[in-house]
Amino acid sequence: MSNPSHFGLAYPVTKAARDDALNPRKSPKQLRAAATVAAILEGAARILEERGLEAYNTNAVALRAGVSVGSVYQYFPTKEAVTRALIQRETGALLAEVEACATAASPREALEAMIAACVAHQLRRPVLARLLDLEEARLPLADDLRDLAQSLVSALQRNLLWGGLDSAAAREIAPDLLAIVKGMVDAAGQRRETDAGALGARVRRAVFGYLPDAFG
Amino acid sequence: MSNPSHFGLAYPVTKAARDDALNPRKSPKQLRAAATVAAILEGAARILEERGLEAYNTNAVALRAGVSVGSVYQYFPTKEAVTRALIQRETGALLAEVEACATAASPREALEAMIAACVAHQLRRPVLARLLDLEEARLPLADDLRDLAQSLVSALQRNLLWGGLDSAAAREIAPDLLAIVKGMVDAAGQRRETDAGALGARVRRAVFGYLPDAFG
Amino acid sequence: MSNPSHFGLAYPVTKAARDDALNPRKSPKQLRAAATVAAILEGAARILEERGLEAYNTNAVALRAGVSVGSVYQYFPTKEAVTRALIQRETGALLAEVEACATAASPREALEAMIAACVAHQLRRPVLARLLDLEEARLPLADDLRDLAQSLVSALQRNLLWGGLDSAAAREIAPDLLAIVKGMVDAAGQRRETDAGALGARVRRAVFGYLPDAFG
Amino acid sequence: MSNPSHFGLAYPVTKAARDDALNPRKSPKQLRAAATVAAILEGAARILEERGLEAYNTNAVALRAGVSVGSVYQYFPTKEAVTRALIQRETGALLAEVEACATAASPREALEAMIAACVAHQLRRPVLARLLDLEEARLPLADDLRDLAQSLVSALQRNLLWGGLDSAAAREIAPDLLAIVKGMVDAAGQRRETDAGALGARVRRAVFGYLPDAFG
DNA sequence: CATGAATGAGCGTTCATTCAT
DNA sequence: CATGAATGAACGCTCATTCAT
Repeated sequence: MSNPSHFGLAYPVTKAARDDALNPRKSPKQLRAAATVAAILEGAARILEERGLEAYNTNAVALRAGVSVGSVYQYFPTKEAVTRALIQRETGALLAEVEACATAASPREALEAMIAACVAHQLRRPVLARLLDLEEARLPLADDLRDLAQSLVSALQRNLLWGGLDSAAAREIAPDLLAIVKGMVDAAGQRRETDAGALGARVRRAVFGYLPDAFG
Repeated sequence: MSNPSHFGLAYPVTKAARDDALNPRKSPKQLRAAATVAAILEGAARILEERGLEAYNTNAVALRAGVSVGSVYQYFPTKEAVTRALIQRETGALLAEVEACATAASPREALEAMIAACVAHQLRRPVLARLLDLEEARLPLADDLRDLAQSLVSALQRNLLWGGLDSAAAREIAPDLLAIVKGMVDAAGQRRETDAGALGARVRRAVFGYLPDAFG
Repeated sequence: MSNPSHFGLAYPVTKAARDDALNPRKSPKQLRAAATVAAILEGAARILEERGLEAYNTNAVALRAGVSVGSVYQYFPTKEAVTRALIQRETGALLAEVEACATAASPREALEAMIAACVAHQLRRPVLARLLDLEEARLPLADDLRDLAQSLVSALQRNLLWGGLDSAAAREIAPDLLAIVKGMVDAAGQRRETDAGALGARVRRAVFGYLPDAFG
Repeated sequence: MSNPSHFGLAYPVTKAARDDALNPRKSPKQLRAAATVAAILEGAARILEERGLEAYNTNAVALRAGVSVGSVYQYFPTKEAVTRALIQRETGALLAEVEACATAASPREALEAMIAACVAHQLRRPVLARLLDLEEARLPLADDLRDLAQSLVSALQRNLLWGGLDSAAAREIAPDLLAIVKGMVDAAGQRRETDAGALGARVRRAVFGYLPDAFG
């Protein structure tokens, strides 16, 4: 997998921790740390879902996560870092699904699968997805998030090349596709749509309508 | 024009002020008040553009506007009200332009003009437009903002009916069109695009690609 | 009358105004000024009665009085001055009634009449009387209020002397009597008592119980 | 003692803290929290005594208490809550002393002891006692304060019954006695009296003068 | 490492007072 | 003089962050 960071610590805290990727066998300490990190992120997610951005503060997150504020700052240098890690957890999962679509039988099917993945991702935890999109747009774009967004664009771009578009066209079109999909699914989430099939059909129409007829 | 409220005071302050619509001749007092309100809104806009959401607080806004905090609260009950009034000023202007497009020669030309208006609006003050979109999405949607957004959708919807779509299709498609346009122009603004022609062409492609071939 | 100040301006503003006491024939200007002062004081009284100390601010007072804030500051240098003038208006009226009791047939009857006047005064506008007592206790004791309170004590003291007490005893007892009466009627007002007869009887019992048997 | 709450935390902060009454042995954490609460209340008391109601604000209280504003709000939800807790601390102490008087040899001696306790309490910190009385009268009477005041009245009432008064008379007279005592000692405090013996004698005269001869 | 009490800069808001019209 | 818009010091309160235990 290309981005496993959301399985471990968001930030290297000890030398041992940095070996996570190389040494998947974790000591009890590391396991506990990973569990705490996971609890914090899920606590943050729950606060956002249940009480919104207004109630999203480190004390509330810690309380919801069942840890102390101090522990939050043990694993994350700032509140923003928590938010970024949560975005990474969520978008990372989506990215994995999208990248898995590259194994489809045809470029068109691959693109359809990618759209389905995006729609499904948005409808799984719609409030969380929407608020994280807002936070992502609001945050000073750090490298990690830029990389993540770029990875999604790249996945789309590779698929466009596979479908026959030339490199310049793919580079131009891929970000637009992402913008179209994000715009539509966020708006649908805000309208509390729940029918993934109908939404997916409309997004497919928008995406394939935008692509040159030559695609696929 | 259907929504002239952004030309007057955001909140009725004196009995006389409520006569704005009937009596466009303003007394010196009203002029002064309107000037203060305008200064506050422009101060808010400048803070957002120059220093971002992080620095967007009432004292900074007042300072930038050349008035005192007290004056801000003379015309707006809360900081949020300032933000909402600014969104209304901006979106109201856009709405006026979009509605003016209905006089075009054909449905297709009207829609193209609407897209051009949206693109132009976004590129005029890209940072402000983007941050206000964020705030609009974040704010508890009061009636005024919901109405404004709905007016934009309605303008699109009327155009779709004119273009031959049936009522159910127009109702379904109009919000999607807005989501597509917003998604694309916001993303373009974030990427600091400045070429309105190129962006407009891509948005037109997305919009007309999404519409049924029967349109126009 | 010993303290007519509450009929004119609380503070001398013009030379002409200072002649009020000597020249009761007022010019139209002076009449208007006196009417404004009266309106402000009654506005203050109404705010206190209807909305309490929490809502007692100069803007609210001006609004309730039907004048502008500027006018309030034309006649009173500070908000505190308004409060003091209102206390004077109320306590001055009471003082006049109390002093009028000195003409009773006997010291005992005079004292009973004084008590009745205090009770009636408290029950006339109980909320106002209570809040003004609070403000009087809270305010830095300026000369005017100290004089007013002292006048009440003096009236009591004269009555005690008339009743046969020696000068030292009268000086000691008079303030205590006022404290007893104030304490009882304020507490009764707070309990929303409205029966002047019952309250008067209890206050009489307390006062005459405190006085030496030799009195009267 | 019927109301020991002023010995612990004003507001339950941790589950453990609620066990105070059952488990007087305090953990270091509880000790620290209790010390902070005590420091805040004493800081509030000192500000009131030294600089008056005008300077009584949360930042000043925190500074005087040697803690930060944040700590004030860790233990008290609002400034008013601080005031109420301070009133409880002071009146609670007085209530304890008054209730202890019930063990006197006779009803008359008990009542004399109660009066002595009130006088001593007022003269111990006269400025504080007076300002808290003002605040108590000004505050929207929450349950806690009403209960406290009622407890004082009840203690008096029980003593009146013991002295032979019937239940109706005791119910009527007890609040009056409290009003008389409060009125006299507050006024004495304001006049900066310091002689507890003389003041006590006068209060006793007022109280026993008010009581029916049958008492005791 | 975990805890959670403590910190304090900073924000939204009020309101007594001023002053241009 | 009346008006009421404008002022700005000051307050109550929050919450990201630190640190003693």
